[in-house]
Amino acid sequence: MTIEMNDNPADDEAAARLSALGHPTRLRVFRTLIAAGPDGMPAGELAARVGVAKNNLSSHLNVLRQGGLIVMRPSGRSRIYAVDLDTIAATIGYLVSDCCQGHPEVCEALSPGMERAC
Amino acid sequence: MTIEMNDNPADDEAAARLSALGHPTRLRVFRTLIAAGPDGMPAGELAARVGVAKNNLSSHLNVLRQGGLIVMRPSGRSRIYAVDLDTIAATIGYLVSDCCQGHPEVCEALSPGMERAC
DNA sequence: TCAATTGTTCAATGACCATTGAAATGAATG
DNA sequence: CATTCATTTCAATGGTCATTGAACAATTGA
Repeated sequence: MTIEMNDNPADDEAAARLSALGHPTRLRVFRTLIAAGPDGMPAGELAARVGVAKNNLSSHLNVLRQGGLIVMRPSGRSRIYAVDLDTIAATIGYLVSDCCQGHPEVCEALSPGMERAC
Repeated sequence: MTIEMNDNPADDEAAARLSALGHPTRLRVFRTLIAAGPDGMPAGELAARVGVAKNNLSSHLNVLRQGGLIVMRPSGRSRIYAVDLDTIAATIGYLVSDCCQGHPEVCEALSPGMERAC
């Protein structure tokens, strides 16, 4: 009879990040920033590209930032946002972790998707 | 002056999948199924392991299934759920796609997280 | 200093979501 | 055929989230 853990902090953290990405606007923001690379992009340009109101974008950026998925640095009167690569790597890792202890075929099946991307 | 696309079906689809994973209970369910491998696991055992009411689990399973992240097959009076590997691979791929056209350092930064998992 | 630019915060609204208990389905067993 | 078992569906509840307009900083340049 094993003890039941029905509350795991690591799950909550990873779920919060995935939930942050689980919104059309935020996903577009994130992918736009991924494509922009480490230099990032100011909020205004981001709003124009994604096609969303500035105040609305601002709250979405806060969600992504609180999840640790993006970082911000001020530059003049702009604020430049960029992806945090470590966080997204860790999140993906957590999502599929434990898939290879006993079931290596799972990770093999995942490879094509990754190769297509990178 | 480029045309603004502020509604992309691909984004909506991927966001729906990430949103499905962006809930602590559903994330635990998904990872439990990943660990279970292709054979999957009946709903009852899943409910016991994750520590959630059966009717509640049922609705969460529906969300994951509508996102295409898991599949179900009946077996006797049980219903056995298992992960759909193609979907999760495609979702991860979409998440980080376009990161290497001009910014290969992004994908290089992602690799360690994947290796840790697999 | 005045005004324009760049973003954020706030409050309010409506919409969506998770959870619960009770009832219902559907398959196996006696 | 009635019963048990495994799971789902339903309705109702409270809670959280996205969006909008208006007001508020903070920075730059005339």
